[in-house]
Amino acid sequence: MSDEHSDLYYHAPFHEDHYDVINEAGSYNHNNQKLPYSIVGSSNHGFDPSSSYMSFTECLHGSMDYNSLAKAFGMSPSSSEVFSSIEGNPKPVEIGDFGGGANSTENPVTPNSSVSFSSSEAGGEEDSAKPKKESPPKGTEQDGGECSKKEGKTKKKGEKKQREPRFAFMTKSEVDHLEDGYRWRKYGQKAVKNSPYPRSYYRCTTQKCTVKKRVERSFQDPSIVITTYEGQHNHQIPATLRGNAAAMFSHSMLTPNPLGSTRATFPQDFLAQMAPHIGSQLVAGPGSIYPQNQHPHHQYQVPDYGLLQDIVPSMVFKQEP
DNA sequence: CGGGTTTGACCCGCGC
DNA sequence: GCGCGGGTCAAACCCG
Repeated sequence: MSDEHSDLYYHAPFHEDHYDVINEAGSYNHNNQKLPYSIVGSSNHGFDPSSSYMSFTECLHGSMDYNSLAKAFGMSPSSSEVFSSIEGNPKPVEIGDFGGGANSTENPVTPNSSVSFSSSEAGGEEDSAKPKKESPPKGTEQDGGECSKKEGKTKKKGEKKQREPRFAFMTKSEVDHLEDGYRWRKYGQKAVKNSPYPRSYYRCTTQKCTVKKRVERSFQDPSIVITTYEGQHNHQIPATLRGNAAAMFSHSMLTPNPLGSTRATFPQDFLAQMAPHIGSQLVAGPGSIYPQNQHPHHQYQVPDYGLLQDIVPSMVFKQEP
């Protein structure tokens, strides 16, 4: 299974302050039960769904080449409204800005919003462009870090904390905190500017695992929840959640990366790892009784390639024999 | 009682 | 320098 998608690499020198954002429709938990939420999204760039939508499954199975992929993504060279605005923004959109101000023009993240991918790769070091800050010295995080915060001001100056890769996706959900198979501990909540909905901060409870995630609701479309994962789990899903496809998939995603730990992964891969229940859906075979684009709750919609290009202009899709 | 949540304080980078 | 906003900490609190 780990090879299920190995034939398709998504190699992209991510732009530092970007995240991977995936919109989809339909989400099921490990038991194939419909969850109270679904990843939503469809392109608003005008391509015909009936002919252009392609399931991630297909992509992952590598049964397509670059062109088909481009087609699937609804290749639109200049369709960059969403993200271009983000990039141009003096204040690069924080994930939290999705569905909001940035795109301004009322382009609420409704089922008609375009799927967007964006990500930030750690290697690049911190985003210099964005006003993000990485918790510096607070130490705690990395194992080893211990300095207790307050006095811990002793941060190593030059040492900039490396930014973990981030990945965000929007889901239509009634609940803010989606069940993704991992155990999270909430460590903070903050009000989001220009939004009546707060942003919650969670940390993986597994020791040594520094994965974090932020959850917030789009203020333009309250039914949309934006989840941002940061970092990658260095462990498997908690035992209680094992024994299911999601766990298996997750495991496969955790196998050593032959290309190095810094290899950019296909957003779906990341998603699969970050949110197994979703990821498993992305790689599940086309066994649904419903056509890919007709399943009432299981509709995959591919991101607009044009947006992708804006985000990761040099991304490369590599297919192996 | 252990583990998770709440919440105000604190820290820090950035823009003005 | 100051205020703003995002991110984190940790004491207090809650709950099974």
